[in-house]
Amino acid sequence: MLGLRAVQVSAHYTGQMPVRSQQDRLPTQVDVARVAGVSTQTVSRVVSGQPNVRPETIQRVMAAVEATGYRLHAAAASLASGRSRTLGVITISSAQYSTSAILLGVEAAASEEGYSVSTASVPQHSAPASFLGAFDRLERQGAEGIVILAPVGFLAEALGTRTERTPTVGHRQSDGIGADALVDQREIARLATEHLLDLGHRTVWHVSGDEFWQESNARRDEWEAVLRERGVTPPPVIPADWSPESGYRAGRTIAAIPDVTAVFVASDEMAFGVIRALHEAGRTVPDDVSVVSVDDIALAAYAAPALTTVRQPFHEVGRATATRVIDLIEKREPSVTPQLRAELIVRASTAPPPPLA
Amino acid sequence: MLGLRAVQVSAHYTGQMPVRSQQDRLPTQVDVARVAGVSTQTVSRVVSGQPNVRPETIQRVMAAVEATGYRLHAAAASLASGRSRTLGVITISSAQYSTSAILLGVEAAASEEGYSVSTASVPQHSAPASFLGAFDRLERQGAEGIVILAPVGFLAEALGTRTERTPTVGHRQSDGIGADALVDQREIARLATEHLLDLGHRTVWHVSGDEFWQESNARRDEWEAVLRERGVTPPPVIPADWSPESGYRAGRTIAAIPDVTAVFVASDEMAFGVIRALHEAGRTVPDDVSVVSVDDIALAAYAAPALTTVRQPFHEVGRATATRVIDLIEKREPSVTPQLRAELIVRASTAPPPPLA
DNA sequence: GAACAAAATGTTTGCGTTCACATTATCCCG
DNA sequence: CGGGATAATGTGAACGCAAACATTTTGTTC
Repeated sequence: MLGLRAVQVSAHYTGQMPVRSQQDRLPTQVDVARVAGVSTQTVSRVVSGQPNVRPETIQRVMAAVEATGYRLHAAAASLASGRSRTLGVITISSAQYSTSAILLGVEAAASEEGYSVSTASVPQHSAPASFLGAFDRLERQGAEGIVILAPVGFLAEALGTRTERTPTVGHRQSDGIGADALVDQREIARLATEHLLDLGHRTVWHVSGDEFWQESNARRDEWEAVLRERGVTPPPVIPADWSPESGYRAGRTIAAIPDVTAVFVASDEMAFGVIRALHEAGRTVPDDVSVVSVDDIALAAYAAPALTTVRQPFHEVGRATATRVIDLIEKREPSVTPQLRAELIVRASTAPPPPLA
Repeated sequence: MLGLRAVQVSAHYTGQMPVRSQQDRLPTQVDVARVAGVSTQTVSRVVSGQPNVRPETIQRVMAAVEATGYRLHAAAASLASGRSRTLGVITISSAQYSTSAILLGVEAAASEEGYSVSTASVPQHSAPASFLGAFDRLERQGAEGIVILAPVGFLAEALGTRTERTPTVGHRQSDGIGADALVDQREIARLATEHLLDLGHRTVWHVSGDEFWQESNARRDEWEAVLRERGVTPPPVIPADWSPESGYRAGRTIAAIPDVTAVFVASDEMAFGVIRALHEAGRTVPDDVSVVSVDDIALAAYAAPALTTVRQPFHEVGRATATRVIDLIEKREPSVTPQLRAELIVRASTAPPPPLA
């Protein structure tokens, strides 16, 4: 849906908007101050919600604000105060459900805290230099903190000392800081793998996500660990890159292997591809092969068959991430976020293995 | 995929970064000027790429920039010049493929033109007031132009005179301006409906998108028009709201009607729901019922059956939209965008009607 | 109601940059 | 090689606001 037509939204309308002075200059605090009969400083106090202003004065100033149509000039405020209350977000330029959902969460939390967000996207699989470019752009643009929604492992070094100046939050697995705030990737893999094993499958194959993402490795490692715990030697990983296409290719690979009965696919999007490939090869899901994936995207419940998947609370992840950067910016104690838990949603893509296997 | 752990990216690293002065003040043009032995104005000229500076001077200044680690302070520049080179984007807070894809296009075009983008999202089905809030926030934040990725029809009035001050581009159907730039929604509906009719279906049912979106109405109108052209009375519209869930509900409604053989669903996401409901009711797609939808999202090809759909070039739509706002901002002649065309992608969800119908 | 504290308001200054204009260096032509 | 044009650079001032500090008003206490 959603097909745009570029069109200027109704420019002809002259209702009861504040009458601005002849010249096209926007009203400033000086104008408001004059109208309200106070000093600009008082206006500043009122509009920025500072204490110690008489209620009556507040009213008078607000009225003057209305009358003049005044709006705070963020750039000027930023220059004067040294604070921009802006968050930067770096994303990969590919329309993935997870990224957009997290971004929405970031925005929600940011705006609740009075921050605005600027985004910059870099092409997938860019060199670190691209990220640095985006980082610099956002920093120049005044971002006080930066959220990186991209594989960040290989960036840490390149980012170097920049992160001292501007608090930056990514999504690495290692390092202790804030690790309690977000989703445990290993648990995701454990939930998925154990579900399959508990169903009676002898082993579980794995289609991994893009190798540059820390998540991919974490999930692979844990999948492997769970298998070993149960005394089974992990089969080789089938590498993919998060895209449905790569899932499809992985699915073909799997279809070529006769005795596969269970697959842990690292994302729902890839699972669609895997299942398609399996079907084309005459293997039905879940009768012949069970598939469990990760994310619980909006379409997961409407796949055929409906996907059994490990749900990640993306919106909350976004919120928590934003909150964390803001904590860092304002040097306050990290707010304790309740541990965000992944949750196994059992639907129709998993079942006990076929009897003959 | 993508599960974040909030973690400060490597803060310990003291490589060959420029040594900053004792105090933690960021270097300014004054610092650069001192090092380069020129005036701050010259520094300004160099960093903003103005002409009439000797090549040798440029080099000297650039070297000083490197040495000091100077970065342009966008807020200060914005204050002094009255230009922010920032675009604002208002989106609906729901992770739809189309919106994210368009957003990516907006970002790409914006950054090519040297603009940065700030986003603000409002809850779905918000009152106009929410949009105004977002609009004001972005304007205050310095946005010189605004892109609205949301149903804008009912906003035009509320927006009122604001759009004079800040060029705003939405996606209305009506109004002539820029209408040639983007995707013709009626053509989408025509492509879809005629495809079904040409396959031999006697009539085509329609599951519409959210009623607040202009696209929904445009597609409905054209679907109706095409049917009438062919001399068939349009059946009642099955209303939905873009979500897979609403598609599912619509699908159940349809399944309850015996003689339906063809459905034009206003988005791929809804089509997933429709098909699922149909299957549950024992109707197979495309043998019993053909389904054609709109968008060609990444997963469309991996649905079961693969979706026949009308593809919209979202990325290009985003680019064109951004370019249009920038044209407006810079008061230059609208760049001629090649008409963006929707394209029917025939896959497996459509077929001739069953013989007995 | 004097004396003091606290609240409310005002004044000055500077944030980092660009603009408009003034000045100086350089080039070109006769 | 002088002189007029143009290129290259420099010099205030101003952008709109908030920080720091100064001042006035209000409230409170005995």
